[in-house]
Amino acid sequence: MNKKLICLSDLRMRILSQDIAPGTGLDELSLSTQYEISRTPLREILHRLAGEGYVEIEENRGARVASMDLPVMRMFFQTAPLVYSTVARLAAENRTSQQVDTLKATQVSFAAAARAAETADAALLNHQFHEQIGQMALNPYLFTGLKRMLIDHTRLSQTFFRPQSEADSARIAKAIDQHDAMIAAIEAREPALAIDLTLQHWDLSRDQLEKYVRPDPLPLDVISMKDHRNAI
Amino acid sequence: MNKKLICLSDLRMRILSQDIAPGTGLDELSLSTQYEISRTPLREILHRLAGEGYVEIEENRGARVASMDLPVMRMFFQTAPLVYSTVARLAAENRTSQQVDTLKATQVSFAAAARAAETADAALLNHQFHEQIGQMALNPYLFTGLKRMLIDHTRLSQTFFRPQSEADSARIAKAIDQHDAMIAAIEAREPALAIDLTLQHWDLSRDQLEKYVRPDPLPLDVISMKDHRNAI
DNA sequence: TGTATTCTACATGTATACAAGATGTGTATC
DNA sequence: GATACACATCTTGTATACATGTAGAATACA
Repeated sequence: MNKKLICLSDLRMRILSQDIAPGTGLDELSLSTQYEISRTPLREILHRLAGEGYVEIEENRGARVASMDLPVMRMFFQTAPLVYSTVARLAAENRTSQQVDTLKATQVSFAAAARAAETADAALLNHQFHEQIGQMALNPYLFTGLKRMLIDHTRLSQTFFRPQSEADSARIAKAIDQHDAMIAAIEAREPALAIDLTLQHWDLSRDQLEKYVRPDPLPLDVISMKDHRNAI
Repeated sequence: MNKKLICLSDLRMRILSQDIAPGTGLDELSLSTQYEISRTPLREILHRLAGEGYVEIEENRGARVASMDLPVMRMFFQTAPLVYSTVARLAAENRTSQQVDTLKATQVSFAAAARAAETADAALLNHQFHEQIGQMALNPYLFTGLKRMLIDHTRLSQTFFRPQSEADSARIAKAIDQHDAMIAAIEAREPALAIDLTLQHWDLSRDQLEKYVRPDPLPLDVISMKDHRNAI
């Protein structure tokens, strides 16, 4: 694999995993030295990432990682069920058996990473899973929207695959099962079922996402926290 | 305006108006000399157009104008009502008064061009009209899909604005009226009405589009045609 | 001390020379 | 005569030098 493609996919990955935070400026010179390519191909990569919605480019002022502001987040939660379920429906209608095999392989990797609490890998493989369903839909108009949606979804879902309680682990196990059910529905060419399962899957992650956007407030009673943590 | 932006918007226009046909290869050298810029910025333009869905780039094999193959056309007709109406609904909910003013201005230009049968201008201004509604929706996920949809829609609709009969002229007049009604619904913040009008607007153009995709068969009776045309 | 203006340094934008890959043609061999 | 391989040519990809524009710092003036 050549350096240019490595750079492209690595930047995608770092943005999705929030290793590079939304709004971060991307310096052409340092990135080009970092990936050992010259500025010309790097700039083309940045333009491509801009086209895909990963970064935003401003004339004479460089590239920034796409921000996630409040109005957009509102639209994200409002639009996700529609896009996801419509894509799932089309995937069930149009999938090829080869695509189903690919999806199953991704699911195996995803389940392993998710169960092992390999947070970044799990989130990325989850991303890949849903993107592959998007490819099955064979609908370029919805697919581009879906891909943009998945960028934000994956960035928001970093906490989802980092279990910190029994309940979290249970949610992850449930998500894995839902993926399996979705594969079955798509393979069986059952659009209605695929839609239904997708909406359930969305409901599961939505609560967790909203928690990330609006986390629990810090405890007002600082003394009690001190008691618990430092055991004075 | 600098040469780079001229090149970018001119290529967009030429692709939309089918001045450059789908599938046409785009030679970097000839384009760069044509627009009096060097290959470096031209390549960035091509990458950008690829991101927007106007062209497709293949590694080491250059850029081609995005093709319009049959499976995609199927999806176009299947998806258009959903995307257009959802966007219209969100536009009615989220529009600012400034955006309404811009839309009205575009509509004035569009109506003039359409009535004067300035085909290319009318199609392009129609494109702009619907893209502006997309901007009002404030939904990046649907907006990218809409923009891709409009690329194909505008390319298909070249015949729509080239009236060849009284019926054609009547359709154009009706389309202009529908635009006005849509503006009113959006301005009045009436999402349900905006959806309804948008679906009517779609129905109007759909028949014409299908005619372009599947034109009337050539007359089997060559003799009769000869009689009528050459008046022997 | 605060503000405005200019200058400097750095980042982005462009052109050109060079490298590498792809395609088509010609020749040689079976 | 056909097929395969090699070579030539053309197109795309990359590196680098140079130009242009932006932002920040320093200085001068109020």
